[in-house]
Amino acid sequence: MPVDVQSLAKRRGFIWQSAEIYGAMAGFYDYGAMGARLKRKWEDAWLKYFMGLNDNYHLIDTTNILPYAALKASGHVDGFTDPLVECSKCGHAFRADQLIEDVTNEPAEDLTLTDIDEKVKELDLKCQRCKGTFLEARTFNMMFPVPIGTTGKDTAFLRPETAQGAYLNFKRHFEIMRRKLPLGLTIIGKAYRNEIAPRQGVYRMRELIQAELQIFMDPDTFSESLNLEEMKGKMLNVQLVDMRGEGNFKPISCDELIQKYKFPDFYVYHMMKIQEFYLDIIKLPAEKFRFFEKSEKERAFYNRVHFDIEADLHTLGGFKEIAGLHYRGDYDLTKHQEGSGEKMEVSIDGKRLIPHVLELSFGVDRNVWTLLDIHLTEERTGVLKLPAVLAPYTFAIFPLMRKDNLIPVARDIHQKLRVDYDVYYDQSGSIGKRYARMDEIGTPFCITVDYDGLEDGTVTIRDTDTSEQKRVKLADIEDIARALATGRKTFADLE
RNA sequence: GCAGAUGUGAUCUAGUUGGUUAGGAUUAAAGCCUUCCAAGCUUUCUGCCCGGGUUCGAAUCCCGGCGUCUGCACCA
Repeated sequence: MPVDVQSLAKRRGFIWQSAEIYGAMAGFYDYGAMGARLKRKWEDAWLKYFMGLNDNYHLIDTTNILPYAALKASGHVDGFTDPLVECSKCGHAFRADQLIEDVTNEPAEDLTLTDIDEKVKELDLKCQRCKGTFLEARTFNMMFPVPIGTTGKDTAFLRPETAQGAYLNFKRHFEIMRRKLPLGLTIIGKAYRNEIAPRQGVYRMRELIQAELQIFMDPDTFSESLNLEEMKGKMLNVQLVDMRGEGNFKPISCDELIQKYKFPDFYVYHMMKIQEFYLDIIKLPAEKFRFFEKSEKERAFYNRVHFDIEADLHTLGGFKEIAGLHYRGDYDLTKHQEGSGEKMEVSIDGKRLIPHVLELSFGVDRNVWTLLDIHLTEERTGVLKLPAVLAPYTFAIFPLMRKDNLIPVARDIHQKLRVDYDVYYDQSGSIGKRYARMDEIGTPFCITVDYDGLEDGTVTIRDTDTSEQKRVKLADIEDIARALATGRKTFADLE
């Protein structure tokens, strides 16, 4: 029986559509009891790893609503839009640039609204449905507008990316953190995009969670703060633009990417760190992970170097973007300097500069989905083989049977471990059924109190990945739990 | 957003030339049994996406909405 990720995600409490009792809205999702735990664990692992790269990287939290002026300056008010023309008769709206391109066969992407109105007249364009005439062109912005106050005159938007919060706060944090570069600002939070056609589950959402690290740095000296030696001999799974169509990726050494392909060494260093995160912490199989270079056309114009980080997901039919590494130059701070009139220039050792930004941007929902997609196997009745640090529950405690002499011992272990760890207690149904439940939600270790153990003071620990069991001393259980939960020991290390 | 397909308990599904109390499997809960991998037995809970229409009668036909899937378009 094949294991369906989607229905397991619902049935076992991971993730499903928001407001489903009212028929749901496309592009909005809720996390349930297991999903919220899994998401939190992913975020914790992500924070621990990437904040650990430098002492001067800090977690901040900024508003979901941003003023018009900030998003005007960032380019989102103008750039995050599509021009539309609406039929005066049937009210149907069309993409104006496409209507024009269809007739002229010339790119119409950069036309202003006035240009479009002229072109529509000139080419005598009519509604494709009812042949009605078009009203004046207007823009459809992908940002959700938010009216503020009683008059709603102060317009604002839900943020389309968390990154802006870091840029807006850069200057103050530079001061607070004693004027040092690199300075990293991390935000984990919601972003909102009014997608025209959200589809493919959590892959394209209207309300999404981002985990982003914005590193403000001097490109001339940034590398000095990094241990570039770590890149020695390291290979990265890379698909360069000119390698398209030649398989999924090619392992290329960090050295070659820097020397031959001329990517900045600090950029390649962070590629290496990201790969390490996915392979070592998230435990993605190497063949399901790659960096996918975006061509000049595909990437935003302000990105000087842009690779997507992709995972091979069978539920979505192949390699899909789950994160991005963007070298944005000084575009963002320069824009906010122009927009706000606040100086973004800083002075370090007599050198004045507007810091450049290296952005590490992760889609949290996509990453949580990736965990389910990659780690859910069809073994037995479906086993979610999560690393211990990511599992919603780390331990489950069972009495072998619902019997008076077994229950108090199991309860006692539960009480002890739940203080420090996420522990699931279960005594209903057969032992096999209880193991199967834990298999499905990815609890890596099940501790069972049995009759033999009552006599010699032991319990069994079962490894979910293999369903193998080992017998350990009850007196050692807290030490063993600590080692397993932190990942300092694996099941194989147990005697 | 366009076109086509589609929507039945928590999950998966049977049932639609309109006709009795919409059937099954799994899950879940309670109990019995059980000395380790969804065993068995008994009992129990939950359903025709929403709103109109046609009809003596609608899960079934029609219209609209919402959701989902596929293709196209979109993805700063």
